[in-house]
Amino acid sequence: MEELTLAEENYLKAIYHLSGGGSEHVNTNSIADRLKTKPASVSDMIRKLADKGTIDYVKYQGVQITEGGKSTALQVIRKHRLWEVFLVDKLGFHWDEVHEIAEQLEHIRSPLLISRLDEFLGFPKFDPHGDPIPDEFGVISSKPRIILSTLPNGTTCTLVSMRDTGSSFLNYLDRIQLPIGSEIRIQAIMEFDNSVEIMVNGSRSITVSKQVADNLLVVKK
Amino acid sequence: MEELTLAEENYLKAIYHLSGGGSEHVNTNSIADRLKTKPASVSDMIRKLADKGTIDYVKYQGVQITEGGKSTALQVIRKHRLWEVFLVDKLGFHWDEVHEIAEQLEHIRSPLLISRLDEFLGFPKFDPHGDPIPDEFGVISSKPRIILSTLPNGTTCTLVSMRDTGSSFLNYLDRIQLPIGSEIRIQAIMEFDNSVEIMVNGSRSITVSKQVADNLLVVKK
DNA sequence: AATTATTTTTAGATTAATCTAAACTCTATT
DNA sequence: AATAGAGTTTAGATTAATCTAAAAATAATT
Repeated sequence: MEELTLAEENYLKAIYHLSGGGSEHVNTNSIADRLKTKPASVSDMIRKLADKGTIDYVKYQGVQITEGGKSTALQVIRKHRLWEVFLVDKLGFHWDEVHEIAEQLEHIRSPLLISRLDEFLGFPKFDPHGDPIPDEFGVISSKPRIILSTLPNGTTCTLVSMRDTGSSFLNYLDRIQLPIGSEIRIQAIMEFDNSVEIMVNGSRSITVSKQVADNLLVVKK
Repeated sequence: MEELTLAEENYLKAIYHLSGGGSEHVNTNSIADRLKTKPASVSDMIRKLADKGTIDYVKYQGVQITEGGKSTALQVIRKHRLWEVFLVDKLGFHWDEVHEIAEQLEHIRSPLLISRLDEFLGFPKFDPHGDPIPDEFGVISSKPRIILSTLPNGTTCTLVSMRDTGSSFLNYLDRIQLPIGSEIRIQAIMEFDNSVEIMVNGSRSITVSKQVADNLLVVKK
């Protein structure tokens, strides 16, 4: 696998995400949309990536990422997410202000740097948005953590962590008796304010605001 | 000051260093040597940098960095040195393996990131090589720390820190009674093994090996 | 001072990444 | 099945950064 340019890495990452982890075919326009470039530019780049063996490409048929391409994409994603953890846990950024900076940091080339960073951060398994961090071989072991407010009515899940870990929010969770590990079933989503009615551990029904649901990270059952 | 490209930042940094902090004129060939490019490429880039007002340029006369250019160069140098401190102090790299990585990290754009990093590192004044870190305005307040073995015979200086802070080296310094703050005058440099004979606090003469002198950081009197 | 040698610049190409405009292919609809 | 519309690719340019080879200017040496 030859060295890829920064732009090539970004294309591969986009294709990986758009294809749902590499399984589906991706069309030219969707790549252009995501990368805010024009379809003509995508066609050019697609040919280059196909020449390097990172994607399979048949004209007018869309592209599919190869095993090699997937591996490269996952390494970039791994770096992105580790840097996000660094920015939030060590430098005190909020989780919604780190994406742009991580987009730059993800292209730094040094395998040793990344393994040391991983160790320094305590080998985290999720980034601050709840997305899983691939290991050095590109393996994603854990189920993704999802924000409660993004799930549809009827879903059953388990509370695994919070995005805002400020004491006022933790106090609130304590008060409503919603600790980590609680089983949550979404019973209703109110239309007028998006507050959520949940069944906790199958025994007690409570309602939390949209703002609270935005801060709860859960794993689907 | 418009946004500069990565290559432009590297040229400015090279010109800053070659000119001894911006004071002297710099010629085309020396820039080419330093950046491992050809003089023709340097001529092209010089015109671009002059157009942007970061350097003053008269054909065949060499270039001189402007105040604006100097400010940009110092910001890049600040980032480079802060990242070096991070790599050594936080990730456990040795001071002689961080340059290449810092060359990449110095181009990350985010003023907030740098001020947070500075704070996280405890507002360090020197990088792991002993070079001073400019502040956010580009001001270098402190005299540079220099490796003892690079100074000529006859120099008087003060010991301010070490590069290798392993316990075996600190034990050695303890044993020969050479604490931080000692005044050192170089009395002789042995030709056959580069060991150094020094006068400590004007009262006691001892000899240290080249290996030891390589690890002592001093400030000139 | 004239000529040689060195340094620097220009001219003309190349690679990477992008664009607009035009041509082409596929799909969906009549 | 023909065709209109959407999606995709090619053709031809542009910008940034680099190169080689040749020309021009400065510096050094006889």
